[in-house]
Formats: sequence, structure tokens, C-alpha cells
Amino acid sequence: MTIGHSERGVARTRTIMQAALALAQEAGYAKLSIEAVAARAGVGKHTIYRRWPSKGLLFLDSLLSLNEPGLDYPDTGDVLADLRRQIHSAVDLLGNPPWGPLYRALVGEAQHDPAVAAALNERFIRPQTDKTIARLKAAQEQGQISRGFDLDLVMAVLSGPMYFSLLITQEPISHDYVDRVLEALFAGMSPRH
Amino acid sequence: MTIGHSERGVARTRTIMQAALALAQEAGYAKLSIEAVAARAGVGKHTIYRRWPSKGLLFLDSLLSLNEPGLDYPDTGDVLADLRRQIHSAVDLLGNPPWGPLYRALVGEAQHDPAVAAALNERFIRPQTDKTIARLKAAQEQGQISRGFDLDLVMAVLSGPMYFSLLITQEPISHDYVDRVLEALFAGMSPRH
DNA sequence: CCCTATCGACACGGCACGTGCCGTATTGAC
DNA sequence: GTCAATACGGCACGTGCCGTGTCGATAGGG
Repeated sequence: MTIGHSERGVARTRTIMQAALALAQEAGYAKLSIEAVAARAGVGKHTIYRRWPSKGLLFLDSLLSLNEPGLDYPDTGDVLADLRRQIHSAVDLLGNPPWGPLYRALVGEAQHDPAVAAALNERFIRPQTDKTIARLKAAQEQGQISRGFDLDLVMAVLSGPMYFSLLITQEPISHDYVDRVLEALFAGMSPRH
Repeated sequence: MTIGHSERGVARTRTIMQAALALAQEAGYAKLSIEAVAARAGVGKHTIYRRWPSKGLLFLDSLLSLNEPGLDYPDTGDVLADLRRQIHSAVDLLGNPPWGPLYRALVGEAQHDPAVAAALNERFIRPQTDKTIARLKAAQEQGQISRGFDLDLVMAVLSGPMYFSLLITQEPISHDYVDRVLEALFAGMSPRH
């Protein structure tokens, strides 16, 4: 998405993304407009349109630029503890300001704009999924996780409940809540085991 | 939301909602405008604004009117089979046209508009949750489900994975996929049991 | 040092918003 | 059956933002 080759160019790009983030935090993504971003950044509208084709993709770039390193996985050897630590981190990031409300808005935008949905998947969800699967695969080979467990489902099963709470019921997600969900998942629902 | 007391009033209300649904299916929710709905319904804009305060809430009413009875639970005595049947129904409804794309748009709108989020919860999610908890509570008392299982989490744990697939990865959700998720949930992830 | 791509500023037509106003049609109270 | 109140369709308005076009200024690479 970023075009700027020259030093001035990348500086402008960064300025625009920062302006977009600032405005989104202050007034909410719903009220974000390209014109307002341009004014805030002290930039012509063309300079924005030259870099991003839509408000949604500008916003996605802006938001991801806030957490470049991504959510990395610890590997202490204890997969359960690692998983718990990682989900706690994810929930802390995605569930609280400044990311929380902005991330919710981004997912909302993805429901209206296929380009945003695709980019969100490729740039954020997929890498996250890959890391998770890699970590669990290692654990599976060490026998810490049932061999029969379908790792392709793991993101949906592990992250789904958190996304449900974030996007649908919109209840705050505490570490305790995460722990209870994990316990439910690992214990299973069936009686006697 | 509906004000119309007189016969003419309720007829207008229905006409407007049908126009909104038709337009949303044809052009997508993103391109839906109050003006277009008014024109399609052969109605003045005031007549819409008198009934609904926002596009989102009009759309929510319209969509819910498509499935008034809601998703009811079977009770055959076998909770696992019932659960499976119910989730299959839910996935068939929420994951396919005409509901599927419209429901995704509604959830997207809920991320931008707190009023829509609240109404979606109260009018659709909450009733669904209550039915699910009631059914599982009965099963729990019959020992078909572990006594320790936290029923307050049940919607997040059971529905979360489907919502993740619907809203985030946007992959189609087959019955087979549902079954694999349920199997993963009931079997748990931990080895040996 | 000049050439060219990029820039900020401004203006434009277009669309949809939400709100008035008007004259008409329907409704409910009496 | 009459009549006042209400709801209605149609129209127009001012506003905000869209995405594009056109300037002259600017700045960085060859």
C-alpha cells in the first residue's frame, strides 16, 4: 500500500497514518473522513488517495502500524502456560484502548468492504494463525496435546469465544474470563473423563 | 421501534422493511441509503425517520422480520444431537443467503453504532443464549453434560468459532466443519481421556 | 542545476444526509 | 357524519463528504 520511496514520502505516509489514528480515537471511526485526515495531517487529499484506495485500507495500515512486531508466542516448553500467556496478551491488546475500539471498527469495516476483509486476514489473522499452529504442532509432537486434535480449527476454537465477546456481546474480557474459557475447552463438556 | 397503530401504518412499516431488504440484497448494505429505500417503497423520507432513528436500526428490524419465529431448540432427550441440529440450523441460516451477507453487514454496523449493538444483543443474541442455556441446564441435570461446565460461557464457546469463521476468515461453514468443531470441543484438547 | 514527480491548496459536480414546508389523505373522537 | 388531529408523499433546502481536476510551488535525483 505504501508508495513513498523518498524520505519525504515515507514521512508523509507516517504523518497521514498518525493523523488517521488520532482522529479515529477522538471521534470514532464512524466519523472519520478523508478530508479530516488530510486537514489534520496538513496534506492534500491527493496525497492520501495516491497511497490508499479507500478509507478502510488506510485505517488498516494505520492500525497495524501501531503494533508492528505483532503478537509473538512464548515457548517455555509448557504449551498450556504459553497458550494462556499468549491469549492474555491478545485480549489485552485487542480488548482495550487504544487498539480495542479501533480494532472493532476495523472488523466492522471488513464486513462492508471485501478488500479490507482480505487484507485483515492476510496481514493480521493469517500470520497469527500460523504462529499458533506452529506452536501447537510442536506441543502435539511432545504429547502435550491430543494427537487427534484438528489444528486447522485451532484459531476458530481458541479465538472464536473471545471474538464473540468482543464483537457480539461486547462484554469486557478479563484474564479470569479467558481462563474459564480455556478451562472449559480443555476439560471438554462431556461428563466423566 | 414500530409506531404505526392503524392498519395503514403497519402496512407502510412492512413495505419499508421489505424495500430495505430488497435493496440490501441487490446492492449490498454498504450502498443502502434512506433515500433509496424511500423511493423504492414509494414513501416520503419522513415516514421512515418517524419510525426508525437510524439506518442501522431500520435494517435490524427488517432483517429480524425475516425470521420472526427465531431459531428454536429441539429436545429429543439427546442433548448432543439436539445441539448439533440447532447449530446446523443456525449455520444454515446465518451463513447462507439471504440472511448470511445481511447478517454480516448487521454485525458490522453494530461495531460502528452502539444502538445497533445493543438492539442486536437484546433482540437476537440474548434470546438465543437463554434458549441454549435452558436446554443445556436440563441436560446437565440429567448428567449428559459435566456438572462443572460453566453454562454462562456456553454461547461464546459454542458460537464463537462459527462467528470467527463467518466474520473474520469468512470461509463457508459446512455441516462437516461444525461437526469437527463440536468434536474438538467435546473431546477437549488435552491428551489421554 | 535543471527536470520531473510530488506536493498543498482550491474548486468542482454529485450524492445522501436530516429537516423544513405544503397540500392531501386517513384516522379516531364525538 | 362531521371535524380536528395526525400521518402522509412530494419537494426543496443547507450541509458534509466524496473522488477528481487543475493550478503553481517545491524539492530531490540525475
